[in-house]
This record gives sequence, structure tokens and C-alpha cells, in this order.
Amino acid sequence: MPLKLSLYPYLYCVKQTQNIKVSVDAVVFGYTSSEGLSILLINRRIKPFKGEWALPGGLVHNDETLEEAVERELEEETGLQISYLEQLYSFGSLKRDPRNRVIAVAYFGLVRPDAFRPKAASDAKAADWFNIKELPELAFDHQKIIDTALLRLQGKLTYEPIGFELLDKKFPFSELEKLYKTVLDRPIDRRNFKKKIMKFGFLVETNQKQKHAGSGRPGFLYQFNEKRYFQLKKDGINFEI
Amino acid sequence: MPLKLSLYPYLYCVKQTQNIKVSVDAVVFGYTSSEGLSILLINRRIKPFKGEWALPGGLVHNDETLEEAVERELEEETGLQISYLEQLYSFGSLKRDPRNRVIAVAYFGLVRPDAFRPKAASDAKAADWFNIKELPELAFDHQKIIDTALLRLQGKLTYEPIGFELLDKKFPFSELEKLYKTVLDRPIDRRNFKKKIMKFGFLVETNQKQKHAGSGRPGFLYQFNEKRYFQLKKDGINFEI
DNA sequence: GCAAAAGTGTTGTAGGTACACCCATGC
DNA sequence: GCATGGGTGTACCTACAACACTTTTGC
Repeated sequence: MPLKLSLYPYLYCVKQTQNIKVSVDAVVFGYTSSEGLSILLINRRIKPFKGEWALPGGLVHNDETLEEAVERELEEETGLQISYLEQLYSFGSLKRDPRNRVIAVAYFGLVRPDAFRPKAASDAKAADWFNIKELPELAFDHQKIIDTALLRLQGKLTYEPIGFELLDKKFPFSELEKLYKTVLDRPIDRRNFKKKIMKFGFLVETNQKQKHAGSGRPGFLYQFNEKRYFQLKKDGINFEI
Repeated sequence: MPLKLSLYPYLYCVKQTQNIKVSVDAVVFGYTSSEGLSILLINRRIKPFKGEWALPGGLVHNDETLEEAVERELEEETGLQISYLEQLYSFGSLKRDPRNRVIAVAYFGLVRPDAFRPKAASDAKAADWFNIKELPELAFDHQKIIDTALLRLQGKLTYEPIGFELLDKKFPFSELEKLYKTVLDRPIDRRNFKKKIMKFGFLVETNQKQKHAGSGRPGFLYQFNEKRYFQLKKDGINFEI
């Protein structure tokens, strides 16, 4: 059976002009040990889904890349500093948007706690953080996008050290441990976890101690050494938790 | 520092109408033990890049999903049966296509050897297979897309049993081993590899023997049990080679 | 001095790696 | 009978899991 070949495959494309828009949407995760894992949402001021909560995002401009579009939208709608951004998935089903056919290229972002502003800081709730376990009803297919992003976060955390992007530049070791417990939603052995992480060598202990919050013995602060990590990665280590 | 909020974030979008097209492109891998890993390319019959080799693909129709578009394009341009398809990545840089701004949602596909037709079968070389190590110059940014796809294939092979999608339904064990050696481009210990694979339990030995090709002792044929795999996956195994 | 969190080592076990000889078939 | 590829087991070693007591601090 030979290959079946159309001689003019592109003829199909000119029959009717394509009328599809391209948007970007960002699932931005934030984390604090007190509030757990949260997602940044905006309240829509225009139809459709006016007044409902949605992911930050919007149409891509003609003269900007997808990454630039996400960064611009985040800046415009929320003004926050992002510490990590990667493409997640493109959603292209037919009825995503009731107005037009719109394809969404979704991105996955992480911010540090110092960029994470709680409810009080926003005026009139135009943008706000929601705990991952207490999300409101969402516009469009944004719940599905969030589900995809959460799976990606959980997966990624176990084979790339992106957890640091959700913590302050310097943090007590227990913060990292709590982060893993929260996001992966399972218990972790403190001693084994520390051995595993420290063995890699890209996490360095500073000589500073935690400024005391609450009771208990204050721990030393640690920081992630990105340079060392990239060196190790080039030499071929594989991070596995 | 409070969140900076634009009151009318969507105003930005109406300043100028978006003029971006959406296409899909497919990186389809095929494998035979004699020829190694190959990619399916088509020879462009229209400008731009007329006469050059490119990935199969084209503009998405208004009334079809992204997956439908990929499958239609593959059918139109090459007529082949695909055994595995997943989304790879979306490429959105500004000058990908010299005509318009076009965003490509790239897909990653695998076909079995019996769908794999060598050069002789195609008329006038409209579509053809190229060994991964002997690719021609490619149109657009298709080389970059292929690089991304190859990394995905290598990664995926080690943590999901998709290798079976590149082999016939029944195959001698050595075929699987050669596939891994070829794609991962490193030596593999025969005995350990077999132990590892068989331990999972989703690969079953049939009582048929390989019809003899060349010299040497013919081996038994094996087949992948998809049902068993999904059951195991649900119960929480993780495939790791 | 008591509650709360940080810091730290050992032992058993499972799984991975390294490694070599015999068997069935075609020519 | 020889060349080619198929089939198979063991021993060592590393890496992970399980597990509990002491130390520092705030109140």
C-alpha cells in the first residue's frame, strides 16, 4: 500500500480564511507556609463572564512573542514579579470562548512570597490570590487549565529543583520541606529529605539564622546556588525526589 | 507595595485587530532496526520554501480542534496511520513565516513499521522518510521543532512505555532493546534491560517465534498489553528505564 | 520547665549494575 | 561446524526507607 499523497495540500487552506484568535493565559502559583499553595486570579470587568474569576491573560499582540504577551498581561493585570515561567499547554477546543474561536497558549508561573500580596493589598479585588483548595467557579475552561498546571507542578517538583522559585531567596530548610509536603500532598521524612537534597550540592547553608517567628529553635537559612545547579546539570546529574 | 492594577486590561486588545494565523505541525517518528530512527517530511510545492523539505502541517480550520487538524493534515499529505500522538510545544516567535505571523502548535507522533513506507513507495518524493542523522535543510524553524521533539522522545521513552508504539504489534525482544539503544544513543545491558521491562508485567511473551530473518537463533515474539498497563498505572506504578 | 521546632546517624533491605556461558538456527 | 543472535543467573554494592533522641529557643 503506497503513501496516499495530495498534490496540492495547501489548497484546503484557502477555501475559507482562518478566523481564529490567539490568547495567552497564565497559571501563577504562590506559596507561603501559613497559607499553602495559591493561584492568582483576576476578576473580569467585561463580558463574557463579567464579574467572574479567571486566569490572567489576553490576546497576543501582532508584534510580540508568546512569552512577551504573558509578561505584559501579568504586568498590566497584576503588576507582579515572576520568578519562573514556562509554557504549559495549548488549548484549542472549539467552544472555549463564546465570542470567537480562541486558542489559548497557557503558561505556568511561580512567584516568591515577597511578591505575593494578600487580599488586603488589592483595590476592589481586581486581582487576588486563592488557595488551591478553595478556588471559585472559573470562567471559560480555566479550571481545566489549572488542573493541568497543578499536575505539571507536582511532576516537575520531583525531577527539577523548581521549588526554590516559590520561596524567598533565603529560607529555613523546614520551609522547603513544608512546600514539598503541601504541593505533593503526602508526608515526607525530614531526615531522608534533607540528606537527599543536600547530597546534590546546589543548596548552601548560610551562617544566618532564621529571625524567630513563633516558638521553637530557629534554624539556619539556606539558599539555592543556581550557577552550581547549572554546572551540575551540564555534568549530568538528575534530580529525583 | 500594593498590586498594580489596570482597570481596563482588555482595552489594549482592541487598539489593533489581531492578525495572527494558527498552524499545526507534526514531527512523526518511525523506526526500523535496519534503518534506525526516521522522521517524516514533505516536499513543499508552494512558496515560501518551495521545493524544500518541511514538517507535515498547515493552517487549522475554523471548525476543527488542533488534534483534528493534525490528523487531517497527516492524512492529506501522507496518508499514514499514526499509533501515538501528543502535543509537543507551541512556537510563537515573530518571523517564523515570511508571509504572516503564524503560531505553530507542534505535535509529536509515532508510527509502527508496517505503516512506515520507504522512498520507493512515494510518487515523485512528495513525502519521504529521513534518518534522524541525515536530515536535509528544513523550511521555517522546523529544525528547532525537530530538536525539541527528539528530546521529548528520549525523555519520554525512559519514563513511559511508548517505545511499543514504534514497533509492530508483535516483536522479538531484541527489537525493543535495539530501539532503546538507537534512540537513547547509549549501550544497554541485555540481561538487565529484559529483567527491568519484564518486571513491570505489561509485556507478554507469545508462543510464536520470530520468522527467521538472517542468521542466529530466532527469538519469541512479545506483545504489549495496553489494558494491563493502564491497570498498573492506575494502581500507581512508575515506569523508569 | 515546658512546648515547639531544629538538628543529627544507623541499620536493614531492595534494587541496580556488572558480568559470561550455553543454545538454536542458517548456511 | 561455524557464525550469528537468543536466552539466562549470581554476587556485589549502592541507595533508599524506617526510625528517635538531643538541642535550642520563647514563653
